[in-house]
Amino acid sequence: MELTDRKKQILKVVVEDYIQTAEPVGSKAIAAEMGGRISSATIRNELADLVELGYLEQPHTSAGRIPSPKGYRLYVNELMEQQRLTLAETERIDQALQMKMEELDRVISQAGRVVASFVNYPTYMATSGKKHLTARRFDLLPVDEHSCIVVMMMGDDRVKSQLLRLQLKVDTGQIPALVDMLNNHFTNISGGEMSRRLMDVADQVSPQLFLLLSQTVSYAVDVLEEAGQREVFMAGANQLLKLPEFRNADKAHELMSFLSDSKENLPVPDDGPMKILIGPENVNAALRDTSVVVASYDIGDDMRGLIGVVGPTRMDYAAVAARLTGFADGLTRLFGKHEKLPPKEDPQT
Amino acid sequence: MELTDRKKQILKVVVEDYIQTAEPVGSKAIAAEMGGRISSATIRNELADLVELGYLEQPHTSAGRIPSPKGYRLYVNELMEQQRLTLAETERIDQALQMKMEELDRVISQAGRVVASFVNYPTYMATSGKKHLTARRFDLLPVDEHSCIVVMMMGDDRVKSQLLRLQLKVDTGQIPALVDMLNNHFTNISGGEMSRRLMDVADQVSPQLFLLLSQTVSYAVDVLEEAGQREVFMAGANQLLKLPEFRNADKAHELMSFLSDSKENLPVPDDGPMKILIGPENVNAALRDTSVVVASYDIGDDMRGLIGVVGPTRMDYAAVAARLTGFADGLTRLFGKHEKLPPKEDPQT
DNA sequence: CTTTAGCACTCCGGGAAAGCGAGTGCTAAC
DNA sequence: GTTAGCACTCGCTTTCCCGGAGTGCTAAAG
Repeated sequence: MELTDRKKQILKVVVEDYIQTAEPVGSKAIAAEMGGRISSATIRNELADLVELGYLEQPHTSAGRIPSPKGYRLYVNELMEQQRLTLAETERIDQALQMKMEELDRVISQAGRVVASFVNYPTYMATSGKKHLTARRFDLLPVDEHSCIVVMMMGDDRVKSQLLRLQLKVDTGQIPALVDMLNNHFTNISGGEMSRRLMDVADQVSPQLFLLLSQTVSYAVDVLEEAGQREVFMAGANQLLKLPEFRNADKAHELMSFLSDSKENLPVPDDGPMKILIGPENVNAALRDTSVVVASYDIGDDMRGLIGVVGPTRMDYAAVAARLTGFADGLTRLFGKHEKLPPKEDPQT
Repeated sequence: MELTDRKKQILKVVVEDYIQTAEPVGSKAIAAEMGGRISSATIRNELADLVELGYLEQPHTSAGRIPSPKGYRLYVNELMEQQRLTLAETERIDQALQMKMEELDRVISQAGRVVASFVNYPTYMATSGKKHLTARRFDLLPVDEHSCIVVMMMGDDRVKSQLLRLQLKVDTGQIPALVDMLNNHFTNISGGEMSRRLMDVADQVSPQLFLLLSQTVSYAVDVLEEAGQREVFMAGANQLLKLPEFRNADKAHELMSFLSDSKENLPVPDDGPMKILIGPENVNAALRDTSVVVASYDIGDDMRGLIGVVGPTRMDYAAVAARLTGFADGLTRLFGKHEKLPPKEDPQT
């Protein structure tokens, strides 16, 4: 059965009022909010229906109403007005994203902190995709007879490098051959495969070179493994303590511990750019009475990034959704730019 | 005036009892703790003296005593027994530090998380030293006509690299000359100086090369700036909520916000390997009724790392100090090893 | 001079009781 | 279908009371 327009209108008022005040909303307040055109008694009749239908709840007999998860769901799906960011806010977001940073991780964690400060809820960030990262190109740059720089370009165009200390002197003249071998036999394969091939070529080169080769390969394996790992960043968890629903230290502690520990079981938007999970819609027990708004954005190169905001079920969905979309778009743009152009053009300080 | 041995003994019992229970300790409990050899009445007389002298405080007339900051100070300086870690714990620490990680930042933040889980207090980690980082060597590796890898070795032997997308095609043959110029004119100078020199050489090279040069230099400037920045990591802030003194959400929020925001004003051990700051000894207002135990360790290459633990004034100084020292030593060893040897030797998976 | 037992007193913390007030559901009239 | 009126419910805050832990003081004993 469809709700009448007026019922929806009332539901909307209840949700929005409750989002702001965190207190049960009474019939009188609703009547006032709606312009005083209908009396509180009428509202009460409607409220009773809405409770009956499961969209609202009553903490106790003589209290106002609060939205149920079902009520929030209807609100989010139909009633919520898409909030537009003010120009000033859009600018602040763009400005916040004007980071000149090299490392993907840094950019992401920094962005997470900014988002958290914008929405005033705990925010997590992660990346997804990128199952099989491989090396695409190797170089070795001799430094002196005891050390050598290894440079590796990965499948996603990122370049990693490190100084290797050599246990044995290596004849510089042989380096190019070694680089050839690396590029011919150790590119575009998985880390495990690399280790295996290393064994195969063991007897084809001199011991000194083999040592250098194996150092290089194990560096590559480590880097690929580390780069493939998905890392999760958390920011703004302390925001929770400002909320009335988390003034109870135990509740706050429980959720915060979950948030700072869990690397895996945070919600991801399985499809579409944004997903809203309300209370019990969360599979994860620790999130059962919180809501999560999570958006994804394009990092380029088959990878997607993830921004999620965790809050009480009465969180300001419209505001959070708008800001999250703003950031997601901004980040997509940021990474798109990186993709096409060099990171910076301006040579002056 | 020196305290009698018995007074010190009593003070010690009060501190250690209070550290455990967070409740004012009464004369009777002290008498029992001390073996029942002296009566509670005697203890009461002594307690009155200790209050008089400022080592203890009385929350209200008819309550037990709690240590004052001065009392904790005496305890830490003279009374506290140096706690030895059990073999099992030492092993757990060593095991936790068996990380094969490339990035210094990662190692540090990971270590911070481990420390936090060991001591059950919020823990911060940072690095100090390293004021003027410079580039020591450049390389450019052509990839194709639109891109090129820049490799830079810094003063501390770290190597950074990135793929540059070129706006203009560059003649590969001219790259070596460019690398020479970089190595001759842009090494061992500050980032600001680099930008200035870039202007000087503007008319000595072709526009294409200059563009590449300026991209390289601005990459270098960014990296040096980012690398020189001291970054602070926080872990385990949620541990606070378990403590009775932070069950009040406002207090907890205040401290947690301070901890997660402040990058600069966290205590550092100005000399020696470890420093303990008790309550009001903290210059920073936000830390006035907390204590901080901070240790430093050697990263090598003029840099020092920092582990700090923040807790209530009644924190378990002996336990924290022992574990912190254990970790600091472990980290010094870890970095010492990295310094001398290649990061890994074992080529098998 | 120090230690100890005894005792009246203080004050915190918890629990019960009371009053307040916001809000409801119901009835009857419009 | 809507509204005014009204009795009623129930959580929250305040007040009050009481138990108990712990003190300070006094006076006696070592």
